Amino acid sequence: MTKVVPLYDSAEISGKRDSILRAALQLFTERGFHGTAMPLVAELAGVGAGTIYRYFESKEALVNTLYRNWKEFQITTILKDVPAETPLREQFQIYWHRLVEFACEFPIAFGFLELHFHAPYLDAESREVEEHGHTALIGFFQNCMRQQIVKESPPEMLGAIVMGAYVGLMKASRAGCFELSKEIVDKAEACCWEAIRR
Amino acid sequence: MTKVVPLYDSAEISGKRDSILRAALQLFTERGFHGTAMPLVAELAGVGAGTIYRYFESKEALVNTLYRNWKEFQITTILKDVPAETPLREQFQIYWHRLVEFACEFPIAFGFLELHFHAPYLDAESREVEEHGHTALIGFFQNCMRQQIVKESPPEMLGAIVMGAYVGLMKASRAGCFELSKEIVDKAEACCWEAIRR
DNA sequence: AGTAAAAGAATGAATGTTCATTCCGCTCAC
DNA sequence: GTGAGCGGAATGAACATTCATTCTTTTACT
Repeated sequence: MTKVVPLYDSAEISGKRDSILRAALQLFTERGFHGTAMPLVAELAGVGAGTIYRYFESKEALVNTLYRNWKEFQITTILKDVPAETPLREQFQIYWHRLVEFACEFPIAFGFLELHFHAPYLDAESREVEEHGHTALIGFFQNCMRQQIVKESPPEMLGAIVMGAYVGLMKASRAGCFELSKEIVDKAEACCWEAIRR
Repeated sequence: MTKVVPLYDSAEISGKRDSILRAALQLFTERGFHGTAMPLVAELAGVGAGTIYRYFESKEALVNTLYRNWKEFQITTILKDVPAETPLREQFQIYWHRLVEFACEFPIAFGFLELHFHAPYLDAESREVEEHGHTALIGFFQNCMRQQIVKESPPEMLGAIVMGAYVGLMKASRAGCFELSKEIVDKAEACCWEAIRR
């Protein structure tokens, strides 16, 4: 009466679900949600069109799964392992470099998250994840305010400026305007801090 | 043999073309290019579906016309009437306030230009207009560099940071994060200048 | 262990819908 | 009366999704 260990679990080993997610990430980023046909996703994933619907209820469910997965991954990647007692100026540096690293290591995911930010087909759960990231961001700048090391402004404004600059920088470098060398990244970090510091 | 003055020129007086452009601007901004059905544009414009094709060759032609018109208008609005001899610090202030004014006065057009920036269905002529704006931006920061009043960095990087911060700020305020009071706008301008000044 | 039956996964042609675009009859300014 | 301008039903293509079928893996039984 030996326990039967399944030799084949399609969801984990064959990787069809992952293929679909990978293909969808690329196509949604390149062509947008409405601009991407499901059979095209299937083709790029190397599966039948019907197979997608074994793993995802609908096109919307697919884009939401993708959004949640990557947004959650991004947030935890950025925030992990920074002790609360780290000086805030140093925290800013750490977060900045992690943001840049994320965009460089996962450029398509970065583009995807950017393109689908606040899209009307994102569901309540996706918005909640989005909200969570925003709360963390604002919290950080509130801490900075409390220590009086940044300008006296709404933390939302400081966050918008810094994150806007970050996104602008990543997009420009991806468009080929300049090389994202370590020097440039550090310089940009300094710019952003000087933008908000008291 | 009196010159016949047309009493009725549909393109100029009846305003159907303008209605279509207005409706398309709103819908493309809210729902994206592929997410917007032409009959819906017709309905919102208050014209028959076929009428759109009397004024625009195709959906793509419509979105490109819209993009070009607004981008050109934005660029000339921002750049007009600033004498070359104006101190660059002052020019920066002027351009900043005009950018903000544009986004406040034409929020939907601002969202449209943002959403369709670099979209794959923009044609060569639209890209040229885009390029023209970019050139002007980079030129300004090159001037700043020459006068050594900004950090020694690629002008593209400085431009990306400032424009990114601008877009981030406008989006955040539109999302309801804070009120875009004169005080906030001025403060943000100061932040951006301090980000790049030497 | 070997084999036949059952279960589960995958498929892609078929379905019904929605879309961009066309076309034809109607209206009205002249 | 007539022709330019218009509307909106008609058209064919493209889409998201379904489902009958095939193929693969697991189970049951000898």
